[in-house]
Amino acid sequence: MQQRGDTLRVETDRSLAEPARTAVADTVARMFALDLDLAPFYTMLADDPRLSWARSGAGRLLASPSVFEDLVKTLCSTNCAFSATQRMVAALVALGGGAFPTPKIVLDAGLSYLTDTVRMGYRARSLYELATSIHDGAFTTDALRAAVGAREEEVTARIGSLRGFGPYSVAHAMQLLGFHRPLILDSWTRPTYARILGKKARSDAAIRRDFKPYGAYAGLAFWLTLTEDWVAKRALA
DNA sequence: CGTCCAGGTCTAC
DNA sequence: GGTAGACCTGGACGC
Repeated sequence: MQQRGDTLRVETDRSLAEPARTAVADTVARMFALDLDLAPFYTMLADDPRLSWARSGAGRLLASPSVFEDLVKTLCSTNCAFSATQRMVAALVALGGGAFPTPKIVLDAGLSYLTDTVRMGYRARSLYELATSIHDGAFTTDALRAAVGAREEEVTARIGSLRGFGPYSVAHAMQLLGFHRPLILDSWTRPTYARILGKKARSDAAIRRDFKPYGAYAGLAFWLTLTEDWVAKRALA
């Protein structure tokens, strides 16, 4: 994939016929949240001293090809160093033969594969239960997207009911599903935000208060505040 | 070598 | 409703 001006080009290693062609285009569009209209958010930022820079097009969080993949990656980011997250995800991709495994592939591999080979520790049970729920139809993933009209309250409850998904994981997953209100509060975002403010620490309640004015975009505003320097570096590159 | 803990969550009080 | 303790793993760190 590469950007050329205001278009995104997708190249595949072999030519695709319909309906695969459309499927790839749809998937990529979802990954980049191309259907997301951020105009209301940008309007909100017009005179914002800290975030007006974002109006030039920031705020589209890169998602995975599937909701399942986003949920699993989120699960793999809990209570461990980022290097461990990368290692677990790489091991899952190996299971998938170079692509992220489907729920069925995970189930066929079995719980012991997840603990002994992927070395996911106690997270293995959460992944196994998620794969089971999706595979048997108890949990439908695509209906969770904001873009298809899902309701925020309901999606929050659905994801929160999954084993291994607490406040952090739910907020993280919600952002990727197109719900930008919840704040991702974890051991990286908390101290990073405090540092930006020039403080030693700031309570979760205070952080929520700080971003309350952004309403439905509070979580996105929080994330952009934390990652402004990432964007600046890329723009210079 | 042992301890601590990282982009948390669950359970049992 | 709020809060210790346990939980897999593997780097980082102190000794």
